[in-house]
Amino acid sequence: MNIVTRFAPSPTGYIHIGNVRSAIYPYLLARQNNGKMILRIEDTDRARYVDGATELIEDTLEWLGLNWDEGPVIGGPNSPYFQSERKEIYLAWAKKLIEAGRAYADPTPPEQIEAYRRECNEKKVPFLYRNYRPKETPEWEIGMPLRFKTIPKEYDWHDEVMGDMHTGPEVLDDIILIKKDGFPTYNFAHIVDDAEMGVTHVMRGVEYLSSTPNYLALYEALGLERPKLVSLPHILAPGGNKKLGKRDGAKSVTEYREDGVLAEAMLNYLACLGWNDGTEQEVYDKEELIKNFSLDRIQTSGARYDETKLLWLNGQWIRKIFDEDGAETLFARTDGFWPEAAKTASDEYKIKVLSIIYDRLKTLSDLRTMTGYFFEDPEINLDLMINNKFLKKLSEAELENLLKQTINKLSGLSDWNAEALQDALNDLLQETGKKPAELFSLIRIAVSFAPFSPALNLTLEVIGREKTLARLNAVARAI
RNA sequence: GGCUCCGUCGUCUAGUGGUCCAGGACGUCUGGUUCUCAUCCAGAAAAUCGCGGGUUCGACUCCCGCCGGAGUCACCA
Repeated sequence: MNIVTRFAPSPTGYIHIGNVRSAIYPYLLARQNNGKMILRIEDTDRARYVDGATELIEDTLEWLGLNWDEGPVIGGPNSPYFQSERKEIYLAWAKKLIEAGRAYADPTPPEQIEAYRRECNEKKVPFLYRNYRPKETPEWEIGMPLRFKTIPKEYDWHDEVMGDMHTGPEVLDDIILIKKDGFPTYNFAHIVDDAEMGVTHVMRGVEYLSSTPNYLALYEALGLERPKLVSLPHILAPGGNKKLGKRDGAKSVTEYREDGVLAEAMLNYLACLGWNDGTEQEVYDKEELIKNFSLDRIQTSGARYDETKLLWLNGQWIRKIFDEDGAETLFARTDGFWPEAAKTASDEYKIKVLSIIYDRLKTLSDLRTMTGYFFEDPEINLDLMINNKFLKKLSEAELENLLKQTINKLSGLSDWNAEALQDALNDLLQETGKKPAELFSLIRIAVSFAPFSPALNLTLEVIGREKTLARLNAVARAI
């Protein structure tokens, strides 16, 4: 079978992390089987439509590396890919239903339906419109809601994730096919589209599981073959057990991107939230995910979203890229994440900084807060020095003296490189009789005034002879 | 309330009747890597497998009941 999957979002805003997974899995399945993935925009709800949302969605997918084969901009044999532009298609299918006596115009005013519903609620009985089906119905025309005339019965089906399913007739109802405004409902439109577009695997969140019998009834009435149904469990909010949504502060993928999370890490994390291949591997690149993905290893229960692990994975990816692809490759990804002061610095210099600091990064934006002293002289803050746990025992005279000895030693250095610096530092340890904790802390703070820095010799090497000595002198004078 | 789904360390999970007094990862804690922070390495704590019954020589794994959580019952998707 030639596999065709689709991602069919509504353009109601950005895609948050709770949703992306329903794009990732269809993508993986399609790529694994040499199939196709379609992007379809479900914009039948005009009230919720948000301008620019489609572009935002496409942008997010592209960033994650989830390319699709057919869709709005690129087109394809099943064009158009906006549901709002496919009204005649739905109409044609609806007519078939009407002619077969399986759909009818609903003349009941909304207030009346609301009253029925209240009545049922009071009686604690489920509300089913079909129990109030009018005997006489007008001929349907645009401007009236069109309802499906269901035939209540039991349904059995297989969900690729949830397994064998069964429901009784009580879940079937006369669902609305076409709304008063002439647009189809999701319930109707997606069935028609999936069939027209040849979608073989319908992958979506579990929230659609309970309406599946109604879809099954529709496939039947339309004479359509059932696609494979794949229910994806929810991603749960960190705090409670509810599914993660924008109300829980679910961030958009774009926000993570701006915070310096790599697409690789995001894809890796999300793909493995609720899916695993049974091995103990944690870090997967896209190709590995495609290769190892399988529907039957998708989890049946919801998975809680854990940002800490995402960030850990991001650190892993930062190191992986640096170690495997080199400093330049990682550097190419750091654009926009450097501190203001780095603006005038050369790429060469920034790569040097990156090379000694990359293993401390959780996100790329850490660069902004962690590398300032490489690009501008730090503000002298003697408190930081005097209150340091190793330095507070030393008198100011001693500190000044140590600084001067350091300056002497370092200025006499013929080669300014990591090795020579380490030798000089070691000599200094001997000559002063100080512990590394004291001497090194002093120099490190004097040169950076930062809470932490890479190894001292590397830090000094990158900062350079001139600036190192100038900073040490400035501090010695300030004491 | 009806219907449906789900239930293993704090979290993500491995586990398809014996090799599991339950394994890995994140997080936490401890130690090591000449200062710091991080990486890396080593180690520790952490799950009476939701509860109760069965079936079986034997159950996290099969069956039943219960409890808990979630989803859904829109002219939203």
